[in-house]
Amino acid sequence: MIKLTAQRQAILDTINQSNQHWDAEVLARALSDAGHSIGIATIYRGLTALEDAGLIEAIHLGDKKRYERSDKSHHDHLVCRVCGAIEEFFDAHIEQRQHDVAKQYEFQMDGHQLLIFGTCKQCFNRTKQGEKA
Amino acid sequence: MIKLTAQRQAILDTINQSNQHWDAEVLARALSDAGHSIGIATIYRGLTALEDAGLIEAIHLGDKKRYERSDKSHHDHLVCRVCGAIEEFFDAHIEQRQHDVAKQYEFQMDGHQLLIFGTCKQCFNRTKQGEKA
DNA sequence: ATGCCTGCAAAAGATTTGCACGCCA
DNA sequence: TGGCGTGCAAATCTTTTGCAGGCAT
Repeated sequence: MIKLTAQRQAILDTINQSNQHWDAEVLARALSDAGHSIGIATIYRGLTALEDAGLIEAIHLGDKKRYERSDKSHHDHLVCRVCGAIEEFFDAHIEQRQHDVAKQYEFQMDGHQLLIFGTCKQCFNRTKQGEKA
Repeated sequence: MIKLTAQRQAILDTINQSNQHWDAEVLARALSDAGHSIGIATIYRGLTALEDAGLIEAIHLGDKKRYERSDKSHHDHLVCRVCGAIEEFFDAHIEQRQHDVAKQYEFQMDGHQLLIFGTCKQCFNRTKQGEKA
């Protein structure tokens, strides 16, 4: 159904060729740097279209929406409050229990989002060094 | 530390006397209806102050921030995509596994947010009726 | 007097929309 | 020719900030 125009292809390629979690702004800059100057509105519309088509995935993180490849298996996210890094994880127990909970509440679950906030290993170590100094 | 002015008291009372998940806009309207016309900026600043003081809790739901009472035990949320209703649940297994995951990734966890999306019982039943008709 | 709180209006950041134009079936 | 996609600018929505008082200590 979706029409993969040059702009949308560029957006999709950029996202697919990385493991990053892109927001519209950063993506626009990256595309521009790569020689594709795409209007920001087109990027927003393209991201929405690609998401609807299931070609990319979105997570709503705090104030902005981020997009990532959809050709990975399902996972959730560890978000570092210090550097903003996002690590991915998957836990079958948690997935299972979510379905159990939904069933218990007679809730037709169709998705979920689990964010674990904290400090990543790198930032934690850096901070410890800072305290020692 | 926090100064509980008349405005902040009104905000806090409104939240404490309900089980709702308030956003700034709705809260402003409710306060206005109750005879407290509080500037929107004051509401935002008050909510932030109350949250920092631990008197209320915040969840970032999609595009806006919602606040709820903090004198309840920890829980996560089931969010109905149809009517927007928010149900609460708690699952010790999920909580435990989150800590396990964090440890495994050497991640200093300091919080989390789990949202389960779908259709609540009421909306599901309503839809089924609609389909039958 | 000093500092924190308020209200208004303006600013900010993210996202959406109106509109005219262009492309391709 | 008609419909969809694009780009620009303007509009929108949520939240923050600057600034001039005000209240309480």
